[in-house]
Amino acid sequence: MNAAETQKTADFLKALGEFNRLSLVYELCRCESSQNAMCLCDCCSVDASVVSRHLKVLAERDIVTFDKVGREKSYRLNRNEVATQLRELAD
Amino acid sequence: MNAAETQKTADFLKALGEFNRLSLVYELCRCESSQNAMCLCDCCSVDASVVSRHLKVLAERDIVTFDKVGREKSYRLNRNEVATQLRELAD
DNA sequence: GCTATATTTGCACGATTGTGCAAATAGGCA
DNA sequence: TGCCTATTTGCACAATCGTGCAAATATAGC
Repeated sequence: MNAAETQKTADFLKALGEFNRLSLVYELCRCESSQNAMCLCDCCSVDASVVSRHLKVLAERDIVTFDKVGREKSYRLNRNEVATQLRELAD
Repeated sequence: MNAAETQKTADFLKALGEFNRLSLVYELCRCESSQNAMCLCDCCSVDASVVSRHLKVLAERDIVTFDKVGREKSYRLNRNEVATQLRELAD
């Protein structure tokens, strides 16, 4: 395992390793359909701007993806990617 | 998933989500036998006190365990615990 | 006892992070 | 066009974090 890969894995785990971000992931996991940011706002009681930033971090690590529908963004959990990464770690 | 569990999981992931700590975990994963802290010091080029603190964090999350042998501590990866936790997450 | 080595702890520092608020941007709709 | 709402961004701040160094602690071996 080289340094770059280790760093990438650490970044992935760090993205999941924060309370509000993990709450967002669980919330997206629970919902079958994708959710926009305002809706996700309710699950963790923080400002909309905070949710926006957390979702950005999760999207950068491919943990969530989104479609733009009009002025909203509709987020969904990248189940396969996340499950695969976690299972690989559990070698 | 309640808040306390979510926090606990986040703490577990955060413990793994730092470059030097993850490097220590990989190093312990590679070695069959357990290793003392000075030996583990070599794998990430930081001060011994830093390694000591990182190992403490990993031990608090049950990611590693150790036996005291004389004045040394012999660390080993808690493979089952870590693998189980990661697989559960990958629900 | 004394010395050498392994580990922890206290302190300080800079860097990063999570957060709220207000302003800016973007795009739907009348 | 103008208004309304979703999202992002800039700014500031407090809190946390990773780090190195030096001192303290613990323990093996003489």
